[in-house]
Amino acid sequence: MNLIEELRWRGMLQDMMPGTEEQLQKEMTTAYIGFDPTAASLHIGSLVPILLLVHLQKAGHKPLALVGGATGMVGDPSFKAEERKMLDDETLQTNVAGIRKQLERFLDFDPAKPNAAEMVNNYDWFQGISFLDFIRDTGKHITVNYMMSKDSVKKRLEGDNGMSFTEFTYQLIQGYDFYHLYTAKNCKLQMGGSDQWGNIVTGTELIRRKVRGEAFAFTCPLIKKADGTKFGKTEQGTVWLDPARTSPYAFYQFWLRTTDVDAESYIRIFTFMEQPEVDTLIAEHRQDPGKRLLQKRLAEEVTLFIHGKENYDRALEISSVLFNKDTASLLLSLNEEDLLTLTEGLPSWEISKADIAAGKDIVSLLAESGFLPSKGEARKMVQGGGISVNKEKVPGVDFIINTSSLLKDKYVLLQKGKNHFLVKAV
RNA sequence: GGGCAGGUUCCAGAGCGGCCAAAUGGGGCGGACUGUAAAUCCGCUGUCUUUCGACUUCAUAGGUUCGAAUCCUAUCCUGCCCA
Repeated sequence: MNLIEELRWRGMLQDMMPGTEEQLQKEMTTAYIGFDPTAASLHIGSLVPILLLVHLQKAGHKPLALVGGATGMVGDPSFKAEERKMLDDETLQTNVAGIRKQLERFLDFDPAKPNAAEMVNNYDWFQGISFLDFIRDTGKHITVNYMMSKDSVKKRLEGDNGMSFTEFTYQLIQGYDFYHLYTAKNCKLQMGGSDQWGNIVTGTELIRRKVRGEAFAFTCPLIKKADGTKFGKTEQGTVWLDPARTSPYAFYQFWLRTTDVDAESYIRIFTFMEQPEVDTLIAEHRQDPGKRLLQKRLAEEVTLFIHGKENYDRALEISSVLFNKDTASLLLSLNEEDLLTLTEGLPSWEISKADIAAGKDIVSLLAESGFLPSKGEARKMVQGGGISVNKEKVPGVDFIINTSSLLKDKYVLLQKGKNHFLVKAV
């Protein structure tokens, strides 16, 4: 199956420039996607671009991952309501390095292979270009009228916040990237999220006008949840790919909590499962959605891909302990080792054993441990019936934690809704 | 540079001298119901405080007033129109 067909059935194709499919069939094609270095780790939102590159490489083509050291300094205004904060040089460099490291895990960079993946950083070529050079050699080729007609820009022009010249320049900078890679690396294809379409097309236009070259592009639809809310956020915030920022357990849980409607499309997009298997699974799931077959498989596949078998197993184990029917008594029956597993997956906090022995009121504990932001908040939560200790609901604000609350003489499991938190007595 | 309209709590958006920590909607969080789903219903949603209450907020700085998000002055920022 060729790349385009593959992506099409997975629902990963939004727009495509004419001739793209032919180009991909004609020869091994080098293609790139840009990653925004807004943080030192990639997050779930970058997963789709990563997967596009992986699919591309699987289909025998050569992926380039561009980390936007230069574009990160400018900020993409596409469809955003307002200008984002500028990052300073140093953070930017740290972020670029962090992202590079992560990407290396998902793509094959083995230089012996003809279609080995490569990393590029647009800061490398932009740092040598002066402003005057740029506006003469590149700005010359694209009219402002053309740039303003982009939907991504229009939104900002119509909005209340205006758009700075810096941001307006963005599409030209990104367009130049494509031009540069086209001439320097024979890169003929750019991919990206559908919000990037405008920027990408500016690139192909630039290539056409500067060197009469032909370049191609396609985009992938932006992932949305069926209810229209943002994908990839939880109450804890962004779901990161870095296990130090989002534990594999939390990562697994994120996918497990996918709604039925979303799960059907996610399983196609975020896993590498083949079409027949996916079809069967979806059919089974519809028979008995209560079993959550789709969600379980989805969470499994994605966690395996990002964090590996060991972490997946652990996440699964933690989940079963925390979410099984009869967990209160199960919790008591756990051995030391199982509890240790829990500790690794959950956020935790340490308190001295003496303090526990003296009796600790629930409200202070919640606030001091940092599980809840303040005592006021903690009190409200307890009063609203939202807090459990060792899986038993806390009856009131005067509830006291003491030695008898300790599991294996060491742990207290706090819970707010579906979120768990571990207090360790030492 | 000139004119006009604005800057309110996470967002949108009321309020236009005391009844304002500030309507309403959205979002978020929690609860009930379920399948760790959706829909629905209920509660919470500035900080601290057991209640009373205290404190800090309505672009910024001053001022008028017993009392200001609301009036005045200056400053900064944004949008629109004119030059």
